[in-house]
Amino acid sequence: MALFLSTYINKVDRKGRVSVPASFRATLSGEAFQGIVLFRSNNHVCLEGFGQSAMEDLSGRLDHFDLFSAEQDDMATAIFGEAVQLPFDGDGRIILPSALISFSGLEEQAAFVGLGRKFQIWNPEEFESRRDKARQSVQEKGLTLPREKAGGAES
Amino acid sequence: MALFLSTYINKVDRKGRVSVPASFRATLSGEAFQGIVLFRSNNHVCLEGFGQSAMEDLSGRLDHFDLFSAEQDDMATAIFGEAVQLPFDGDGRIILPSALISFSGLEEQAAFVGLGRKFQIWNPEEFESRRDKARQSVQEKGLTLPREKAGGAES
DNA sequence: TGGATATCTATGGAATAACATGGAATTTAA
DNA sequence: TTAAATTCCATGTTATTCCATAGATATCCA
Repeated sequence: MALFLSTYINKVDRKGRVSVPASFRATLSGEAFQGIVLFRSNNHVCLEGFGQSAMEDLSGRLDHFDLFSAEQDDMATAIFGEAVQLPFDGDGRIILPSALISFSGLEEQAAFVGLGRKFQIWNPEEFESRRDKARQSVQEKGLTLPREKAGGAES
Repeated sequence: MALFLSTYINKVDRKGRVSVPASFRATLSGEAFQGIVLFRSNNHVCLEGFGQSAMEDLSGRLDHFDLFSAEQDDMATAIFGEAVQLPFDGDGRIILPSALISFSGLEEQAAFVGLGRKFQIWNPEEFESRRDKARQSVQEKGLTLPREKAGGAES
């Protein structure tokens, strides 16, 4: 199981503790670092979550920018400068830093939204409207997935 | 056997359990993950089902988008955020989440409709009218199958 | 061909395990 | 010593596994 799928809503206690959905933990079970990496989304009022190794991929993508370019610098600052590494406790929970809680408008509950290679954490109510917009956008724009590769005889 | 074929009607018990038709399970027997992936159809009041590897195809295609682009985000939210991974129990059953049951109007029974690479799950009665319409449409429009590959991209 | 037997499937219920969650206890740092 | 953070434990709920049965299908042998 290598992908983050589906949406789970878990409770945030007053210490900021929250269980990471078991299936997400299963997705990360092969990782060296047992925990997640979180940072603030640049596009939404939510948090972006990755496994440790996915962060290394991200770093690899950034390398395609000129190392001293303004863009590279901005991206690196926005992503790595903000990122927080949160280990699982013995019961599969993490502790959300209060700065991230307030940024993303979390209160009693947190919605973990699987997006394949990454996931997001939302205030459940705000996520509902976000989800509706996403559905709408996909339909209206007629977004479809590009065909596999180019060379490709598709299966 | 690599395709989902034919239609089977099975019972949904009050826990939401339902047997996946044996022939569908046979189609999936080669998959690493023994189970199915389900999400809501965009076009009908039914559920769309795939094997795990089909989801990985999807994920691979999404990788062609910029990781933080609006399009990638919309599609990932609409597809992966909605998807549910359901493992077979020892007897080849899955448990349908109540949200999907109500979305697709399932009650006592579920119709598993094979559509080749994917399948759908319908309320049997609604499927009948759907099937009638599909037949009618094929007849009226004289729809035919395009040849394999041919320059012609289909929809 | 017919009948009997065995196998596979779907289904229901019950036992078991896993998960999320709250609070307390222990450790670490200031 | 106080505050904060981490670990540990207890609990209710949910999900998963196990077992039993009945019907259907396929197989085998006479």
